[in-house]
Amino acid sequence: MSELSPDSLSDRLITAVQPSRISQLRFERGATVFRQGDIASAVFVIEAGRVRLSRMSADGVQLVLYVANAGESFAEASLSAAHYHCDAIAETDVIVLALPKADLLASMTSDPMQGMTFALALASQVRDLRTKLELRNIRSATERVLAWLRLHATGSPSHVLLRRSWTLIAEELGLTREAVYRALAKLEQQGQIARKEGCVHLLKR
Amino acid sequence: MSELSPDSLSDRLITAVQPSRISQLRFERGATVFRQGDIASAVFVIEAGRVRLSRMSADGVQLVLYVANAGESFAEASLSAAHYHCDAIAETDVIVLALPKADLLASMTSDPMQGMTFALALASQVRDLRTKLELRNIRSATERVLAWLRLHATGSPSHVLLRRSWTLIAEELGLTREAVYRALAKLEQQGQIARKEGCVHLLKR
DNA sequence: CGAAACGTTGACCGTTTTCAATTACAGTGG
DNA sequence: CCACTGTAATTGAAAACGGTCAACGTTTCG
Repeated sequence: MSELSPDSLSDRLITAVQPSRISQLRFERGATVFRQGDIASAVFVIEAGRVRLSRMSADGVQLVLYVANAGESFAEASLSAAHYHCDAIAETDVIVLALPKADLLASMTSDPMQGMTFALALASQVRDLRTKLELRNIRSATERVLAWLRLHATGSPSHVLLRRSWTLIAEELGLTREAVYRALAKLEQQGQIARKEGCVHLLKR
Repeated sequence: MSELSPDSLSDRLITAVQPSRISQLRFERGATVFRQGDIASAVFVIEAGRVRLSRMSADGVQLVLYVANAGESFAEASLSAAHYHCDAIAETDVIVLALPKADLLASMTSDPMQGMTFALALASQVRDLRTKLELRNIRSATERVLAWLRLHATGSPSHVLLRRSWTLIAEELGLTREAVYRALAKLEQQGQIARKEGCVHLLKR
């Protein structure tokens, strides 16, 4: 999860390029960051807002591939492609950093350590995504929320510090916020968790 | 999706190591591939069967982090860790390739091209996983199946060749196979798709 | 100080899951 | 060569669960 292992991927990307080569761009809601077919010239990191990546399907329907939030990077795969393979549209007003592809590639090839660091950050991203996907395999909302809590629990007695609103967490869990609140209420009532402002304690059974 | 862009990650891993250094291992169902805390000495690629990655949560419950299937790799993140952070248990009889961590790291640092290739394969894996995750955000079973079909459609007229059983596809979609069959029946009846043994055609509307 | 987002709970309805049953087919072993 | 077992493909019916809508108090923020 991006909280447990803070998304070091965007950090790795940023530190791999000279600050002077990074451009900060602003887009209004609905604006185009890039289009499918444009020359792939940069990898992006979102400082604020969200960007929707989508593609036209073979039968002419726009498919959402991913919605990237603040702190995340996108279009990493453009490093190995001449053109972008999807559209990137600002879903909200957004501030992004554009990291020139050429600089990233140069940095990776010139310094093997740099390439490896980048690869390791990606590997950790892969692990996180797989875990998020596995969470979604849990059908029951209550069980899903409980598993999420366990995944994020630290310390002894084990507890979770909430860094984001439940609304956002619900989104990550693939549930509505209502379902999450109900799950929390149920878990608390069953004595599996205890909540107090910004912190959830997991109770041993 | 691993079908659209065939999981080149495992291929990249395998070709990065001298064949003589790769060991093929067999485990029976239920056997342990490695345990949390064991010295991280290899990255694995599954030739057949499935392996469950799980971890003990802080409150003493075993959490499934990921279930890796044939063709997939796992424990890539062990490249950057001294010890494995989870248990790997064979869910079925399984054949895996163990790629020594030392060899992989050596290959990546000695040849910058190698490291970059690996990073790019990981980036593409990240893209695939994000797309799978995004699919799960579609609540309606019918819409989800349709989106999956569009995502995998190729050619003109656009169609999808089925490489796996619907049962397996249902699993990837996070639905029961029954729900998928019903979705397919509905789509066919609505005239959105046409099926004939092993191939689904997407009909323009 | 309003507007917008968050937190919370209740009720209802639609969808999916579950459970069950059936057909088809591939591989196995006697 | 044929029962026999296991998986895949379907479809139906009932039950459970989460989504949606509604309502309301609270907090946040420009």
